[in-house]
Amino acid sequence: MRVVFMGTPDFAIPILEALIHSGHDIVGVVTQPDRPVGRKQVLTPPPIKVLAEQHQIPVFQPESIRKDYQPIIDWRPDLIITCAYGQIIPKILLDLPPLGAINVHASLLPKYRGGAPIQWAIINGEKETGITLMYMSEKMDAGDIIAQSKIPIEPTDNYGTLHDKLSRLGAELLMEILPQIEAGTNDRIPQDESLATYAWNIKKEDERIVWDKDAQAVVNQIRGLSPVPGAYTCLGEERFKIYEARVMDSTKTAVPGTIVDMVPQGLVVACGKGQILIIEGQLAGRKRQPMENVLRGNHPFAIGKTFES
RNA sequence: CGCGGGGUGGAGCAGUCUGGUAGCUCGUCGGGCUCAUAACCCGGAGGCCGUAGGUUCAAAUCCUACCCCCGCAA
Repeated sequence: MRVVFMGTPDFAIPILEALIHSGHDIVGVVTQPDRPVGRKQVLTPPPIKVLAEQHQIPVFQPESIRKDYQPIIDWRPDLIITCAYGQIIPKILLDLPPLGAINVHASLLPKYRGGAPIQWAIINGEKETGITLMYMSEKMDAGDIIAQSKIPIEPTDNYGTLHDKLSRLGAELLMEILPQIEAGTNDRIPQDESLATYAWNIKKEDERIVWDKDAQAVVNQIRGLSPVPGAYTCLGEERFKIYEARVMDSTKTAVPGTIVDMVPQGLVVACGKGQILIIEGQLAGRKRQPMENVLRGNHPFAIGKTFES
């Protein structure tokens, strides 16, 4: 079967790898253009481009897929598979392959449509999430569902660990269902629009810790943004990123955001309800490290000081 | 040339402005105390102070260039 794969970041890597090993004919890969990355703005190819080139698969990187898609038509795909591509795909491409255009999405649709489903599932304290294999429609993540696979969100999961688990799960589910799609025997179940929720990309304000929330919610926010981009808070002029924290049993009460105790492992901070113990953090200009280390050297923390929300 | 912080024994940091014996909290090694300990006490090892030049009687400290790390912005 002639397959065109469209994807961009690390998350899509296991899926493309599985496709390559499936023996299907990957006739082309579409990914975002190389972008300047980091402080030094080094022009960097997306991970999917690197993988495709390693396997001598043709790569197409249009600035705008809406306007620039002729190579895909020329590839004459039987099926288009996308995963975290990063651009809206025009209808002409969705209608192009005889077997359709399908997407691997990291949530249990219709919940968490959009670009940051993994982060928001953790931030919102969900107990489980999963992968949805679906046909694409013109509306974002609203197409008919082919198959789903669930996994629990463990208390120890953060964005990084769950990202990796879901990425592998996505590859597994696709491999399991692909034969049905090729044979035309797969399910096709419309989404219940009344249950749809949205997980938009993480914005700066989403990264700022809201200390008024209860302790578990604060921890969830930290987990959902770790290891990237990291939740942050401010102590006066100092910006402080928090990568790991856990709920702390304590009866102490204080204004949310107040440092109520400092122990060898880290800082105990009051929330709207309960306290958290900050285990790993990063002061501006320093490296990310365990709080045990942060507290050993010079630092601006002291019992009674209050982080701003 | 976007703005800013930083590179000091194995880890995290003072010291740099106002040049003059390498300091703190840990770790590590040895000894002591203890029923015992991640606790406490005593002692030791471990540094070309990011790199390369320059100024000076003397540079971690002042000057110049370069490398690397990090926060913000994009």
